[in-house]
Amino acid sequence: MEGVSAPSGPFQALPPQVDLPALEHEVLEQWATDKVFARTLEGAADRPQWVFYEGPPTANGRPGTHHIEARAFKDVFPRFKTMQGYHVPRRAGWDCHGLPVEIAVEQELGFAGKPDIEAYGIAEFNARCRESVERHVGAFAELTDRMGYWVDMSTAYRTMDASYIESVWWSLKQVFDKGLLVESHRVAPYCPRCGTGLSDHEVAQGYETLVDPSVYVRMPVTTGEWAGQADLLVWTTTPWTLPSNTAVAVHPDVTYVVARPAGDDAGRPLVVAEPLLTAALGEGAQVLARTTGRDWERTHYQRPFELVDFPDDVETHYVVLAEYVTTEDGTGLVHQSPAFGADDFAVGRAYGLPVVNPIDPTGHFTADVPLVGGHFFKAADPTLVQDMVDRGVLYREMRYEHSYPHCWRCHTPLMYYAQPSWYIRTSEIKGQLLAQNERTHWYPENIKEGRFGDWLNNNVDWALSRDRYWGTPLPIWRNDADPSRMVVVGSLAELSELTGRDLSDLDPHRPFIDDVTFTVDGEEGTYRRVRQVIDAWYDSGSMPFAQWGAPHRNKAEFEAAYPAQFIAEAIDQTRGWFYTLMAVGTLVFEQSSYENVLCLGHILAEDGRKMSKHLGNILEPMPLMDRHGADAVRWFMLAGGSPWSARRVGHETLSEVVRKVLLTYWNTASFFTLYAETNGWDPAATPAPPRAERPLLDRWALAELASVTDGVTRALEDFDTQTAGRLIAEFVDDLSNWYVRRSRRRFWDGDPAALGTLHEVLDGLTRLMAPFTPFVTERVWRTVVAPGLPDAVDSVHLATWPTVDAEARDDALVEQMTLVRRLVELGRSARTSAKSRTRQPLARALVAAPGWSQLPRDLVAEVADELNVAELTELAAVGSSLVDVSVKVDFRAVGRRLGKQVQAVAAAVAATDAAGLVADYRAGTATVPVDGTDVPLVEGDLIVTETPREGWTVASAGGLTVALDLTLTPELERAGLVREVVRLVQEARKTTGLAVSDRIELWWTGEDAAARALTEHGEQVAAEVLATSVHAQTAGDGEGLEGPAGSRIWITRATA
RNA sequence: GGGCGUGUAGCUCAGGCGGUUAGAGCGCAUCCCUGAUAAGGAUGAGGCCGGAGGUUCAAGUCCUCCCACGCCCA
Repeated sequence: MEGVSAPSGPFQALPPQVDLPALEHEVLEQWATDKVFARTLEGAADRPQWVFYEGPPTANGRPGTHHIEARAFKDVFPRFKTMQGYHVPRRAGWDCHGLPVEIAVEQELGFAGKPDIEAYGIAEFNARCRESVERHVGAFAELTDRMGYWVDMSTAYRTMDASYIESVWWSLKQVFDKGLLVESHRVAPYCPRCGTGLSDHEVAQGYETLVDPSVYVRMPVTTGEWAGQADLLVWTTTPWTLPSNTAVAVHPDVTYVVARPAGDDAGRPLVVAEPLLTAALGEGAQVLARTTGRDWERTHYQRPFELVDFPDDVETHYVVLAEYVTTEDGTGLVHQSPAFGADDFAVGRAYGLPVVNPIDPTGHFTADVPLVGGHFFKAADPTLVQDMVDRGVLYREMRYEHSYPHCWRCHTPLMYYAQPSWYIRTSEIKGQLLAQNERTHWYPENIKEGRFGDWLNNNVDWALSRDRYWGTPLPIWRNDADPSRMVVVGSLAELSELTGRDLSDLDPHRPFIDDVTFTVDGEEGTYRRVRQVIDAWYDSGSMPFAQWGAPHRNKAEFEAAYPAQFIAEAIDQTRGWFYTLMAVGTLVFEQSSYENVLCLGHILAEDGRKMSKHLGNILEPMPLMDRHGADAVRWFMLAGGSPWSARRVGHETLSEVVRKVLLTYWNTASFFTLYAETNGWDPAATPAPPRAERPLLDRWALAELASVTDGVTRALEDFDTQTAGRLIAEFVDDLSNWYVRRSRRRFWDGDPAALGTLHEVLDGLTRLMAPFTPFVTERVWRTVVAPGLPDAVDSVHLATWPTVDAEARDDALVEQMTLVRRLVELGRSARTSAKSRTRQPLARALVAAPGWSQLPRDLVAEVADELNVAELTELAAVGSSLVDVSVKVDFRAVGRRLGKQVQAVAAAVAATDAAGLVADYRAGTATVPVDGTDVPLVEGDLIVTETPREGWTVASAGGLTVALDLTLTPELERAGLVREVVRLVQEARKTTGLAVSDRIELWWTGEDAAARALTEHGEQVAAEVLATSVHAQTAGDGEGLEGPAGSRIWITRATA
């Protein structure tokens, strides 16, 4: 463009080519320099607050592409709400504690378990954990910044900070004071060799196939109707748990039978579930009685082994009811040993059964147990089985192959083992949780009653404590002389008071906190902290207050920002953060912490599987953004498919986003600036005329913008980025491929109506897109939108959300344009089927379409011009004798009105003469005979398709018809020739690198039709191609271009 | 084993309240248009809408069962 002198306006041309990732880095620098994010917050400080909580990512391991998903949603709505005029503070947070961090550090240090950690030193170990967290936080911060997620990381909360821990302590004290924090036993997977419990995650890694004995044991009934006359038949694959058998569970609603196996007339009959009768006792068993499980409750039996002492003061060894009992395998009677099974434990607790455990923490039976004392637990199986055989209590023994959890480190089979543990009795507040859930808006809705509702309905107490190191220490101090005396500490200040020394600067982590002890006047003994730390999920569930250090600090700020209007995470958080956030809020404040929650599906690799190192299908997030741009990745996450479905991400999909959405948008903006600059357009000096005076096409673009603005706003209010994105993408396409294409000439001419309209539309569109694609819209705002606005803010993210321009909205016009575009499609289709090039002008076309007669002349002209046809005539005007009519019913309309009669009406319509019926139909008097009565047809009941009889090329669809007259006159042929020459010259201009405004000289040679055409239309050609002079029948320099009909063309740039 | 979700063209995905020729984009083939475009348009090949029953005048859509995959829980 250099060297072209043009009138100067405020716009500078944007290049049509753009490197989006490079642009994004420039924009990032600009944001940093101009402190744009901070200004969006400062400027809104006095506005109504819209509260968003950032769920802290666990800072162990590097961030993956799936982290972009949740972070895109966490960004788009705050941006939207900010533009709408809310104050949306956004504070980042990091989840720092927990077993994953410990395991990562253990692996770094090559540790094999807790003894290694203890030997290394807890202080040193925790220091390594802290260091690991800080390292990983850096990687997350980098990702956050690069993707344009605006969240304040300078004030990020960290769950390992002392102020955070103090808030968590405070909340636990509230829970304790309500009597909901209690110590109890917990049955958990446990490795007897390593002496440590395993997390679920660890257990999942260690399943191995194992062959266990499968034994059916007789337990004689000792009370009730069948006392001494029947045996319970109990199945188990863990004989080693039988010495501690405490009860037998049956399902309350299953039918149980007392039956005698075929051919066994002497032995006592057996009790089994009816559905398992054949499986357990074989064919032909004789059924003596039949009753439901409920009726067996509290029937006592004789236990299989007398090796272990049970307390005398509680009843044991009777039948209990349990819903979890199935009739899939075994006998439908399940042996209960509360020390070794989570279900057993829960059932036992409901019945007040004791937890009897003859096995020590190393996995061996204690020495005082007869028969198997000192045996490793599984090694005791054969001895126990043989003993039962000898005593005749074993009904049957088989081998059973199944997958069983093993320690992933040492491959020892795990025990489910009761360990003392601290619980929050969330089951006590189940009703409150359900009520809070009822008030919560879930997106998608089905989570509320489905996955999450089920989880709440089956709520079990929260096992809060962990026998680990790197976590928030459980703030319970217990008197070593009287363990029933406990003090729960709510802050370091309280602890200082209790100990009488200033502990305000103490690191509240282990091991330092473990050394803090105190005494209470008048009491014996010393208060020492219990050794456990707490579940890291409780940390994150406390973030609404703990991020402020509340209530010790910032109490007012916390209260003003509780609860949140909005949170968003992936679906795996249903039982994670979504639950803990609601549970902690309800426990402490009797109110859930959030009102709206968006629950996202997972991001999968291109092959539809989870991304994993093992499969080698990982897409690293940073390289992905540097290849396609963060805007493209964000757009995909927000608008590429349903947010709550699992979605596949890949390079193809992303480059499609770039081409279809981002570059189309960019090019429209670039096109605008090209002609705004070339023509020196200045809206202040030459504003667009009032809307009513602008061409229909301009008014259409503005009407579409109004309608899209309305739709996008509504969709985002409903947290529906997919619909919003679809509306935007369609509008971008319409704008580029219809409005701009149809308006090109007016832009070349610098028409202020066209330039003004496009500027207005780009303004609105850029604001609508800003929350989705903050980078490219920022650049367009600064270089395309702002220069044309008086007093424009310097960032689109400081701009206001567009309101719907009610005056511009024109749904009738939108509808008419839709008709125009459909007719154009049909015309093109007809052209193609006749192999008639659009470049060849035709004399006329016929059109049949509902609403055609009301179409404004300007829009008719659009169709004619687009199809390159001189004249368009309504088909009806040709005369019905030349037209075929076909007709069918609109099932939707008729079906809704007449129900099942619709089929008969359709048949009757088909049987009636179409031409006559259509004439009556248009006069409003049409009826068809159905079952002897005449059924009237009203407007909208029929789809009428009219086609000319012959001599035309026709395309029709959906009641619309376009027919082309292909007759070519010499005049039309010459007009076609001229179009051909113009196109050739334009092509040549482009390929030789001429600027759009460069003038040229043109030479041509040709004979006959070509000569005549170029002579006749010389001026038109010159005007089209910006030729200052045309040298007819004169060869230029060189080869020139081969034109149509034997002509030849030469061009050179005109010297000014 | 249970709960929830998903299954539509080779690929990625749309398909308010059920309405009779199931759509779009990518990719492929042929052609067209083009002085913003990495674009646009037309035609074609490519679909038992996971399978089987059922409800209905009418089912991709509603119901039941089954299959596959995913997530969560056992």
